[in-house]
Amino acid sequence: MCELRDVLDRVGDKWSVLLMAILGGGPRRYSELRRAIDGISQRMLTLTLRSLERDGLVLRTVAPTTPPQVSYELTPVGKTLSTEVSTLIRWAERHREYVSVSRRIYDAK
Amino acid sequence: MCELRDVLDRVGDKWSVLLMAILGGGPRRYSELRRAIDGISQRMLTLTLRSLERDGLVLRTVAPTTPPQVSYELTPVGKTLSTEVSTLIRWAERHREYVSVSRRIYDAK
DNA sequence: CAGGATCCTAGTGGATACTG
DNA sequence: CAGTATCCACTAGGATCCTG
Repeated sequence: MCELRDVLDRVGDKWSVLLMAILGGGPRRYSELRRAIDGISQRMLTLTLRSLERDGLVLRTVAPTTPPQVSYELTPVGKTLSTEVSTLIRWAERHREYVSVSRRIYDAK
Repeated sequence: MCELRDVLDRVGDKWSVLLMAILGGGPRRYSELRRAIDGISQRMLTLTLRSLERDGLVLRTVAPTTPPQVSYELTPVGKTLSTEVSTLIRWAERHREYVSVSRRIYDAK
């Protein structure tokens, strides 16, 4: 049951899904990710990438140059999770109106 | 973009998914839910149910008896979210071994 | 460039006690 | 039975500064 918690936590955390969505477009470097994601702190970018890497969802590659060039990309398994999540995103799009109306009704009391 | 955050937060919070999974089996009363979910506090059970109700995912019905009987059930839209999430659960089952092996490898350094 | 190290705050959620 | 109210601990995450 706890591997389920892991996955749900991953989907629910603030940056993982967004990060995987961007990496779905192909490999990106650290600084590219930082620029692409408005509002993320260096700390959280690094932490989230490390966590994704640890779970085998993202691959980190260091080019031995100076200065170093580090690029990140989804692993095959990372891609499958990314597509699973995208069905959830479509659900959100289809039902956002319903949810917001429900809330207005609920809050009106 | 923010209705997406709402959905992801919902999936990522500690009790919503578990609660919806149980309600997927049909209407349940407050005390039934409390017993069914090991470890949930009254506070979080109430808060989570209110939040699901507010979003139109769960319907709350009060029978005017003494003592009151309150039952909860998934709305039609709540059911659709529940099935979407179940695909995520299947992903977790299929890849839990991969993830745990990845972690062991990562942690070994 | 790609981070690591610290400090600090806001929000999440548990424990407990009380109520119509 | 089905909650509400309060207090408290823990953690996620932002800001800032430093480094190979």
